[in-house]
Amino acid sequence: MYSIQEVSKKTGLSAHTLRFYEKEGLLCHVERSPGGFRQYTDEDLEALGLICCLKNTGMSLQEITRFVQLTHAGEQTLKERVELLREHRENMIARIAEMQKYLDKVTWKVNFFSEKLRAYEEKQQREAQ
Amino acid sequence: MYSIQEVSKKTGLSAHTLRFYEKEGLLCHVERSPGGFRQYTDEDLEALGLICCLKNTGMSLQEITRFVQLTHAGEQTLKERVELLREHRENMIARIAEMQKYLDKVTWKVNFFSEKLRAYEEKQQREAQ
DNA sequence: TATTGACTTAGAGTAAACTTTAAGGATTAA
DNA sequence: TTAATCCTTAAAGTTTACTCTAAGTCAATA
Repeated sequence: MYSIQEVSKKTGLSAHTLRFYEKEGLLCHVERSPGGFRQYTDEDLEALGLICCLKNTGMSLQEITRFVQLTHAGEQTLKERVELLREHRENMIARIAEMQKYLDKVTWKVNFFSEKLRAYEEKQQREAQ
Repeated sequence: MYSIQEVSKKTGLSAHTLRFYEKEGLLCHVERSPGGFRQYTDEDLEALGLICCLKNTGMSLQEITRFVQLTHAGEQTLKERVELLREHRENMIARIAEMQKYLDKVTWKVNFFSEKLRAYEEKQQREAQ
């Protein structure tokens, strides 16, 4: 059992954000202590892990909420969930490919400017003599 | 020479956004026709290509503006520009690695749910008989 | 017991990057 | 010439995902 602060540290999400996620239906059924404090389980942490994974790869909170709700709706939503994840996976692959393409461009630029810089510094050297 | 609409089509940025970028100092010195219409050159398109590359890999417009301003300031900013690009390149590499890690996780999830779905559908089949 | 830390609701504020609107006038291509 | 495109300024609106505040109460830890 983890307090909201512990979970905040583990996930990197603020306590505010954790409560916000719960209110929005991203994370459901968080247990409470007799006094009403949230007590997160390892399962909750796992769920949060998936939420962060989807979020950090470009899925909107709205879509994540949809996915979570489907999960709670039971087996008959398995097909839709698989489709949803598959599609997201395709997007991720496309995104990685795009990033790779951009990386090549930036690498080229870095080399280009580095060479220019080298030439410039050499010129400075000569002029200083 | 391209009109704002042509550039909009080529870059995928709206005419509004192109004017907005110009106002913000992201793209400077766009030529004008005698009547005052913007006339983009191939160089402008190239500059826009770099802007989109940086933007789509997570650089903020503010940082991009800074880079563009440095470029206009001449050779003595070469070092800073190289540093800026190098750092961005490191971020990109880290981001791609992170995405790859998340992709593994999502792939695992897809397979896991696919298997569950297969089992579920088999069960449905049996029950239908 | 004293001091943190947690709880609630409800709403306001923030940041980025656009996007839209409005109003009126000028230019360009067919 | 006429329809389509472009220009300007200035400001308001949009979206997402938080982030913060307030006010008052309650719980947990040393």
